[in-house]
Amino acid sequence: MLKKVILNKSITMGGIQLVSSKDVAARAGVSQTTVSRVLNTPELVKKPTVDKVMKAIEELSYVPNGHARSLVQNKTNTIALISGPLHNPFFVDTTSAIVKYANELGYRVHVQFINDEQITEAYAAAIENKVDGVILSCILLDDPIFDKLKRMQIPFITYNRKHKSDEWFVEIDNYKAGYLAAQHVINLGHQHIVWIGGPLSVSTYLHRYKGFNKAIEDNHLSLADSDIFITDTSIESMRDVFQELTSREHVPTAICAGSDSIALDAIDIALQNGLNVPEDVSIIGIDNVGISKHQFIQLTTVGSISEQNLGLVAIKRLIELIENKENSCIKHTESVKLFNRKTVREV
Amino acid sequence: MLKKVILNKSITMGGIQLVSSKDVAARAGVSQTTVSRVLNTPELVKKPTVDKVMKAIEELSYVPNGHARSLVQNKTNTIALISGPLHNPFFVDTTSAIVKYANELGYRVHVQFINDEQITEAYAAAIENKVDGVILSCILLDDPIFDKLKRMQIPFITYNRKHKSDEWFVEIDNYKAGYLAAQHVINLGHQHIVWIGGPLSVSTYLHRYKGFNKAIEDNHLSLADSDIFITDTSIESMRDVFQELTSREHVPTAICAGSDSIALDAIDIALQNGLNVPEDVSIIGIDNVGISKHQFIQLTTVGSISEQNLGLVAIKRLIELIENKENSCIKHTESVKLFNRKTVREV
DNA sequence: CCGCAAAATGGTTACGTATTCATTGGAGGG
DNA sequence: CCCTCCAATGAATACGTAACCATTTTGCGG
Repeated sequence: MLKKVILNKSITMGGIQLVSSKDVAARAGVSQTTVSRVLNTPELVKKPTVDKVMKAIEELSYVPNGHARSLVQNKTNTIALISGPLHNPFFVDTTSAIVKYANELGYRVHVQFINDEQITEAYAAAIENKVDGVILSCILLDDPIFDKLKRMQIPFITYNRKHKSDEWFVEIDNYKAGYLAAQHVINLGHQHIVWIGGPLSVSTYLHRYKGFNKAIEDNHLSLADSDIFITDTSIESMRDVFQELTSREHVPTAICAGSDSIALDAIDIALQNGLNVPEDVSIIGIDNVGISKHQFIQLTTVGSISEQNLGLVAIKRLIELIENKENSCIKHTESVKLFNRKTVREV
Repeated sequence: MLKKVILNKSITMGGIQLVSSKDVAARAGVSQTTVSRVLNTPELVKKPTVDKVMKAIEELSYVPNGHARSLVQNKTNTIALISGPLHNPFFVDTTSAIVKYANELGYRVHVQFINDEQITEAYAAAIENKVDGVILSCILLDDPIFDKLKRMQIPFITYNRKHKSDEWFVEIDNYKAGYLAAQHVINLGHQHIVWIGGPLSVSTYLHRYKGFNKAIEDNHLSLADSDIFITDTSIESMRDVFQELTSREHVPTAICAGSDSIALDAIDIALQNGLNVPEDVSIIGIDNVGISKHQFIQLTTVGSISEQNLGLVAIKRLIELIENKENSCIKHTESVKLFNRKTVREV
């Protein structure tokens, strides 16, 4: 039987300083258990002992190892955020709010910015580290990930989009948003209106489009198939759309965009093509993202009445779930209204 | 001596399914060691065994526990990103690039968006989880954090800003940027120029301001103390600045902003105050953030010649450090040039 | 001054993985 | 047919922490 050799870990090994609670314990002349107590339940430790330990911690510049803690507690204080790309200003607003709020409550957030195709890998990467919860936007109506998440028993919530099962989501009233957007441009006299939206496999775009369509119907306007553009929301597709539009004899007078991001891209390309907004073409978005208020932009749009950030709403609910302050299924839909600014005008 | 009781962990405990490599091993009829080998060095395992194990993994929907792995390997595949707030478009660009690149190389990124005051807590939260590296922007010229990071032996890099020690940074040539910005407005005939920048305890603002000052001197222009605004970069301060400016008898004809973010805020407030840009006042920024190109904005600014994203440059270098492909101290300064757009005009 | 409860502290183990070392089995050469 | 060597697998351990249970110390009433 070999004799066990005890290494003094406070000695630099391989250039990397490893200090564990055992080292602190040795230095302070107490047990590792006591060190742990000093950090977690100091009220159970006599003051002189606390001081000794704190001194040792200071001297060794000890930092507890979160991984070890996560392992034993099966609690990571980490949330995975799977967001859409930041070139979409909607996700700028939500990411900012989510990370800030979670951090304030002591959660680390590890983020991924993905496109729809990458969701499976993203999800795999996310749960490998046994996070306490997952907050995600990029989910399709008919996404197998949803059931996997449910089976995993990890608290999760989708924001902005939802799954066809109609569970665990935070959204705005997308149908009404689409309706209001269309109704607004119709009220201002537009007759030839174009829809530019994202894939209908996404709840957000689908319901907004349906609402848009209903408003067109209710007002007895006609809508040609060629006036519906279902794009992948990339800036290149937007360029293609405008190439198509500007080559027509009658350019439409108004564009309803499926989101503010699409609207902003459309404006950018319109201006590049020499079309002024709103003089030559009116453009309305949906989401009321932060930057839409900028004086340079003044985007007319539809958004949540409360002007609450959807990401913030979602992260609050998620953390309630994690901390068991809430356990019923979350189904949150914000009412919407028009934000009348400068990118739509009367004809 | 008590007999050890073996729990079958594949049974649901407390509503949460815990599956470990031991469970997989039991199910496949092999040892835990073999399961580990199948996942990490499958070439050392006979094919039939690999198949058995993979089948068990599938059936139990086993996911390896990253925390346990990190603990034993002392490698986390995680990077901490301490960024400035996302309402600053510069950090939108960098965060996006950093997270995307790191994810592609298999690193998780946990992010924090902070203001300068919060750096100490942010740093503590970051290293508690023994990350492989830290990438941070919000560092002051004279920040004690810097030495702590060095002592910690964790690879790290600062982007945008640097520490007074002139080590481990990625930046643009801020001095020249300030100079070019000033020179440009001077070339267009402006005589009364105002500087609006952030705190001089930040390398970026300090050097940009110095460059600006030098250009003023070189052109024999005068500069009153009241024409220098050193703000905390908040939108409220910007409002105060404009309150001051518009109350003057002679409103300056040009504003050199310490960053694009400041410039964009300035434009916003200027327009709110009924000042048109550039008709009533010219405004130039520094950074050349992505959104500055937007047709609605067309911000005149100074930025990196290569137009490479600073965050991307930084994360690439950081990962080289982590993977030992690089070990000399990183000191990266990008050359700059003027991006002449629409927010500055001749007088 | 004793005894006993409560406070304070310590010893041991589990968490889930990768690694190190030990063991088994089979192929191939003499 | 035996010995050697290598491929394949397994057993035991370490990583750093919190939790559980055990032990020691303190305080206090009688």
